[in-house]
Amino acid sequence: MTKYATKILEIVESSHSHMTADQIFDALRRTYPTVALATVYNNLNRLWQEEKIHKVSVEGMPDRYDRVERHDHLVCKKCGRLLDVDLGDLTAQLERAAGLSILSYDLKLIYLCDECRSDTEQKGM
Amino acid sequence: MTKYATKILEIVESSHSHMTADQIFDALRRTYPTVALATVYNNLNRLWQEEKIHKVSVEGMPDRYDRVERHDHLVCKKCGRLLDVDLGDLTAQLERAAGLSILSYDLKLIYLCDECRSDTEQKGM
DNA sequence: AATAGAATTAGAACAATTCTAAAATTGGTG
DNA sequence: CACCAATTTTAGAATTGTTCTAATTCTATT
Repeated sequence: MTKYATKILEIVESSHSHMTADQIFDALRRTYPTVALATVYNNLNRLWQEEKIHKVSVEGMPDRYDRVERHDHLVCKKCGRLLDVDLGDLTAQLERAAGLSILSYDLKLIYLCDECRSDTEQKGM
Repeated sequence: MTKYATKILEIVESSHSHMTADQIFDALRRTYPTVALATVYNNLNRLWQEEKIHKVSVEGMPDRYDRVERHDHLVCKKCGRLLDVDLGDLTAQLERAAGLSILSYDLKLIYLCDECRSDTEQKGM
């Protein structure tokens, strides 16, 4: 673990805000002002392969990074906002229902966040 | 619905293979050899907004398109291969567990496809 | 046939990410 | 410490997937 990898892991784990590579780059530059964006991508990929961080993908948006402890997500259908939610470990149930063994799963609950809901109501939709 | 939109919808619905925009472009060109890629993106976006097709996003891969009837997915952790699986409609359970109301959900079971599993075993992993 | 509105086109532009090759850093070993 | 090899970082170019733009074509209506 190099100093950059260490700090990047720290940033990803301490922020629960699902940052993009670019946001992590900005945050990292506050500590190491000369770091290159490629270093961020290198280390994010390495940490991801080593399963030290998670990647969250929502259609049409840049990948976001997340701590690795199991939990699920709420995704706003309108604005893509991402929030944590934890429904507990459903692996056993899912395996039973699917009739095969899985490594893990990725569960996103699609909803309308408060902000988007009030936008929608305003416009009488 | 224009002729392109109609044909694109037909391609997406008839193939259960989760095609990328590019693959849909190729397929469409077999019927309309002069069609432009932008037309494919325009129509895919339109159909998606009208909720006539689904978009499936896996980290690091181009978006893939899918029929809209509810079903879940198996995603191979190694190669990203996507297969359909249907665990039934879990909306009610998930809402109960999460304590809020949702529009829908996106469930991916992560596994190793047969091919990747035998690769893995060969290398003694 | 004239017109307006929508759809399509080609290609440029853009954003996110990966690649490349060179330079810097790190960790042993003699 | 001095050397070497391996790893990491760097800057910038390249690639990929997608969107944008403005001109053109198509369609439907008068």
